Amino acid sequence: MRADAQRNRDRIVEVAREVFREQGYDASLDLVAKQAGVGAGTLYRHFPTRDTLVDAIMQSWVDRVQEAAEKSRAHEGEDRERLLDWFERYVALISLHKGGPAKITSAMGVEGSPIATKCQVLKNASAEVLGVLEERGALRPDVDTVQVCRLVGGVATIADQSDVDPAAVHSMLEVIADGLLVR
Amino acid sequence: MRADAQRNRDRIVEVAREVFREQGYDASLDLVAKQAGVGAGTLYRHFPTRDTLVDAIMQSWVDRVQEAAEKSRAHEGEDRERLLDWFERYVALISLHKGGPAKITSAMGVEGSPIATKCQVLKNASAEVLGVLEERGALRPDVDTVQVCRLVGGVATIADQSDVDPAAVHSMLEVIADGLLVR
DNA sequence: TTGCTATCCGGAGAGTGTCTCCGTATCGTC
DNA sequence: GACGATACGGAGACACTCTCCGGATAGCAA
Repeated sequence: MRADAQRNRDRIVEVAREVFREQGYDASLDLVAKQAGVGAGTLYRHFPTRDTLVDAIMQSWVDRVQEAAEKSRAHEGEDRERLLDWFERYVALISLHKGGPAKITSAMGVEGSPIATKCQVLKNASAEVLGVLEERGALRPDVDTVQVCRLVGGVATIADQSDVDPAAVHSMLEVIADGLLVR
Repeated sequence: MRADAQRNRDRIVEVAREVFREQGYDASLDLVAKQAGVGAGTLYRHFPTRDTLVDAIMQSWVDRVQEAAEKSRAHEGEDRERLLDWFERYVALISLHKGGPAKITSAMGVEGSPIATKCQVLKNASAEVLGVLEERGALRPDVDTVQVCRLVGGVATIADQSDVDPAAVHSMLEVIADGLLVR
């Protein structure tokens, strides 16, 4: 890639991250192009669809996911608290941008999605945390990772779309945790 | 209201119901107007926003909700099956139109929403079903109706946005049910 | 440094959707 | 039949997406 092309690409991603954080994933792409000081054509050449741009933005986010899973695995305390800790982190991670929960959770388990790699990162992280609980025999036998991601993602989606009280979110996550753990 | 106005209004609702069923709630309103044989102005005069039109469409749907709740209350069997029966009906009811689950669940508990009346109908129906279980002491003490609607609505939203297997949906509803029932 | 070409840029503009405005038509009443 | 009140409709302003192509430029070779 030519140096100027790389420069423009980086600049677009940087601006888009800011604009999307402020206005959500539905923000005008022409606005992103304008703020980045490039023409619309340049933006669309680098990122043919909105999703490919979103994917590029999320690159740095992957590291955070790994880190969060690591912390949850190392979490001291009861199984229930450990699981809830991960759920909270999971919701926070996918809720960084408005519209994120819906976008990510919808793509979960759908192959060929432009953000499939990001979903995979989340699934793997979740599987790690769930794996620890499973080893300890704390989890019900038929628990599927994707399903858990969808359940928690569903809560995050609703919370994202209407402003739900954090305490209410926690309480919903508790219901899911209790439904997953052996009694 | 003048007779011709009433005629046009009815016609718009009728056409919109069909178009929305086929194309989802994002369908072009100008298309609806055209298919209804009226100008865009006429449509927007009767329904200033998309939501007010959606609200009008859902009028007949209210009856179905009442009926479904009645059936679930009369459901023979264990508490868990009774609850799951309602969850399944609930998901089906809000998933009649593409985009419905997100729209309805987002508005749940948000006052002033254009579809608040529809949410209330759903909440009341859910409260009735949950009330029966509560009387029997089958429910955990701190269960909130809106929260349950959000949890189940979250599952429906995800299922609606990516094509999730009905069996997987059922399984997620089981997790929620188990999280809500006393153990 | 100069010249050449593959590569990239920018923005005009077509296509589509939302929503408003206002001249015109129709209804319902007297 | 006449006359307000009410409703209609579609042109058009505005916003967003995405494409196309003439022009600019980077990077390389001599």
